[in-house]
Amino acid sequence: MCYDINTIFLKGAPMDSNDNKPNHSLPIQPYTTRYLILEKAQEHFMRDGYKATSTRRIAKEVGITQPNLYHHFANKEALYIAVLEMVANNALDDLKLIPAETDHQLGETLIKMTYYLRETHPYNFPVMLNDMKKEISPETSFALYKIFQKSYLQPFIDLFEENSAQLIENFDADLLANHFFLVISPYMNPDNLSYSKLSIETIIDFFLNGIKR
Amino acid sequence: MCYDINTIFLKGAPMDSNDNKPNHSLPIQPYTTRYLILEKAQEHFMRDGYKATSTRRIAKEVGITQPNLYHHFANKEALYIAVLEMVANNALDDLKLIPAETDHQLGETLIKMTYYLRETHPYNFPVMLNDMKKEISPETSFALYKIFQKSYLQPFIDLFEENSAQLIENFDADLLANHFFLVISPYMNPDNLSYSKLSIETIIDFFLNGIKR
DNA sequence: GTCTATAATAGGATAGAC
DNA sequence: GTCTATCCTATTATAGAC
Repeated sequence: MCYDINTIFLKGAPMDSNDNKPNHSLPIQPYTTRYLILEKAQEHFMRDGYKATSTRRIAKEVGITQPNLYHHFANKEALYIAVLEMVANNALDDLKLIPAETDHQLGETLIKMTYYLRETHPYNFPVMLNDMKKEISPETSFALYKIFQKSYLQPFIDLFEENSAQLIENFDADLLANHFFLVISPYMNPDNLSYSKLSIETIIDFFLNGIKR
Repeated sequence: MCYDINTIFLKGAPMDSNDNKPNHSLPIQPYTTRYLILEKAQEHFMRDGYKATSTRRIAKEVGITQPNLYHHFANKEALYIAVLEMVANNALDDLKLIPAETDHQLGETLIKMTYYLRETHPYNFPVMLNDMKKEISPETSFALYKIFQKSYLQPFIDLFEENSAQLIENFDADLLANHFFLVISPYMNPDNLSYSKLSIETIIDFFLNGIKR
């Protein structure tokens, strides 16, 4: 099972094994046009969603013409996929380090991981999840969701499994991590109506202990 | 404070006080073209969101021409507002009756209200919340959110207040209802990746009691 | 109230020169 | 690798006849 869809969708150089993130499929040289496009596309896609983001706008803000963008990426969808792989890989790299910082303490770790996401990935996750399913071609939709799952959910799955002794019996760590992510998603993005209505500490407390006294 | 924005945005007849829903601002005669447009628009807007829905498609499926739609509604945004008011009013009418059916028992009532929403309002709420904020003009965005809040959140706010004795101390019923709605939102819509991954009973149980044993 | 015709715009994508 | 020019399509919206 291989989720590296670069070879299908992305123009430009393939794997560079001399990269400092050898397991990742997207070695991006900083300050290249390709890199600048990816950065700007990330900003727009992750804030406004797939449909509301235009290639013209990205190109303009990067300082290139819109057709030039098509030299670096086959089409809009390929650019979206590249962005998602990039942010997912960044999330995975950082999230998996956090449990060790807190001795794998469940509550503390969840709070730290959630803060990390809100500070460094303040994306529109509810819309992003919708895009992956509804705006991307079905053939790549599944692969994209797998990438997302591996990067954003796996660290939480691992944490729940490590702390299974404290949790309800017969739980499924996958379902629990998925649920947790859905619960925090609307609170990650500054544009969302719910942002900062509850503190991260409160959200985690509700998640772990419920709202009953 | 008045959130009835029909008079500003909607063409056609104003209030008809001989309606069986006298408090509502939108008396809709069934089987009129206006009604058929609203029904079809609801289906598309609430499943695909504002941007992904086209007036052409709605008109075609209703069996009229696209310009004809502009006889009944001033523009796409006015149609969206009318749809949202309609579904919100329906939700309010039905949701507020449910607590009495279960003697205002907290857990039972939450389960029934959530089942009601998933069965009769299987909408794409995460996208709908995003649309209200990002795709609608700022002037009406706030009013729309107020309508949404009054219809979808108030029944939950009332329920939490009635059951405050069972709940954590110093809680804010508004915040709690808002949080509850965000938690169930991704599970209401059949297209969402999370749909039916957890049963409604489990979601409510997690919400009330947490996931710790 | 519904239609035809059409404007006006914006968006994704390609061809080909340099 | 970047540009200009351009195509094609989809979309919202308007004008005006019936």
